[in-house]
Parts: sequence; C-alpha cells; structure tokens
Amino acid sequence: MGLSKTEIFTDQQNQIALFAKVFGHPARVAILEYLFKLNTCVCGDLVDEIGLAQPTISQHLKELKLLGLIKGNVEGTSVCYCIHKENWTKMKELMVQFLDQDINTTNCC
Amino acid sequence: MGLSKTEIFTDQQNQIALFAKVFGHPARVAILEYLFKLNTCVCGDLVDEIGLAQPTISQHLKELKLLGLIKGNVEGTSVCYCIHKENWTKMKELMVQFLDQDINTTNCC
DNA sequence: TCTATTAATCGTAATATTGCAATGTAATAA
DNA sequence: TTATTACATTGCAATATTACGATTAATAGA
Repeated sequence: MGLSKTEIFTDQQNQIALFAKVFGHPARVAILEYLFKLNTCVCGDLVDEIGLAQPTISQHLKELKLLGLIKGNVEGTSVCYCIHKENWTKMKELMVQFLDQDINTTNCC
Repeated sequence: MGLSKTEIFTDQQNQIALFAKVFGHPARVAILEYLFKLNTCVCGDLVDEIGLAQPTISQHLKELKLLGLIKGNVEGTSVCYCIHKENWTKMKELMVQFLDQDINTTNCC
C-alpha cells in the first residue's frame, strides 16, 4: 500500500501529520535551522551548507515551500529563501497544542 | 534510494526528525490523542476507536513504543497502553525548542 | 549574441512505509 | 484439555520517499 487512509481521520489530525512529516527528515530540519540561524534570507549557499546534491536540496525546499513554511524570492540568478513567519506561527500553535496535552497524574501503567 | 543520509546531520537534527516522523502519520496522531483524552490507560479498544485493521494498529503502536512515547502493560489477555510521561516531556522540550526559534523581525523576502 | 551561473525539473534506482490477510502466541474460560 | 480472546508477527502488494545524474530554464555579464 504505502497510502495513508487520511479520510478516516480528522482534518486536524491530518494537518498535524502533514507538518510532522515534513520535519521527519534531518535535511529539512537542518535547512530550517539554518534559515533561523542566519536571521535573514539565504541566497544560494544552502547546497554548500547542507551536504547533499543540488537537486536533492531543491526537492526538500520545494516540500517546505509547498507547505508554506518558507518563502522563496528570485534574486537575479539565485533564489533567496526565508521562513514564512505567519505560517510558521500558525503551524507552531497547532503542533504545540498537540504536544502540550495534559498528562494524567494518576498512574495507570 | 529512500535512505536518509543521517551521518551528515547533528544528533539533535536526527532526533527531531525521528520524533517528527512518528507523528507524520494521522493514525499515530489519533492514537496518541486518544490516549491523552482517556486520561488513563487504554486496554483493547484502540482497534475499534481508530478505523484500521488490528495488525495495522499493532504496527503503529510498536513504532510509538520503540521511540519510548508510550508504555504497554500486559493485563490478562489484553494489553494496556498509555503515554510515557517522562519521555513525552523530554520529546516535547526538544520539539518546542525547534519550533520556537526566534523569527527575525527585519524583513528580507 | 554567447557563455557562465544558479536553481528547477526529469528520470530512475534503491529503499521505506502503509495496510492487511494469514498465522502465531499467550493467557483466560469452559 | 480444549476453546476463546487479544494481540503480535510474518509475508506481501501497492505506493511513497530519498538521492542524484542529466537536462532544462532563466538571468547576468562579456
């Protein structure tokens, strides 16, 4: 199969899974951390920074862009990327809400 | 390929990716939300709750257990599951730290 | 115009994931 | 002892993901 049965889950559950999935690869985590670290847009040097081939990086960037977590601006021959603030904040709220659920204090297991 | 080049990333990046990956499927999100909602351990009714076949649920539970996010206790013929509090908290700290990075206020893109 | 540079896309191979039927296993019930 | 019940494991088919070489597209500069 390899195909998730998304229709039996809530929109929220599917959305959490979609965001989590994109963070489920260290290269994408590394790209995002780099974008945060630089504190400005990155034009070009992502391929040198992360140790993967150019088409691979391009593919990871595409997925991040598709989910709206980063923005890409064409600047001459290169492309500048940065975090999409509003969408990142929205995503963060969704994820933190999921992660921050109350854990029952009365032990069971 | 289908194989991540984990060796070129930091331990932290790989750890974030591992946790995120397990949340990258709505069934596992649903299982965890159900465990939180019940606020006690779940013995048995997970297959009825989530709409997937028993072997499929069993497999998802295995992955959650493997990462230490849930505990399973044998209780007669059934098995009771609940959130592994300490590990969940540790995981949450790692993830929130990643999600909560400062976004530069000076616009670039 | 020609060429270099940069990044996206295409094509493809290797591997991973998802889902479930069939089967195995362990504990309780009759 | 023999069901029965509850869950794990196995095996497999369908699909997804990862990675990269080759190519293409677009712009900048000579």
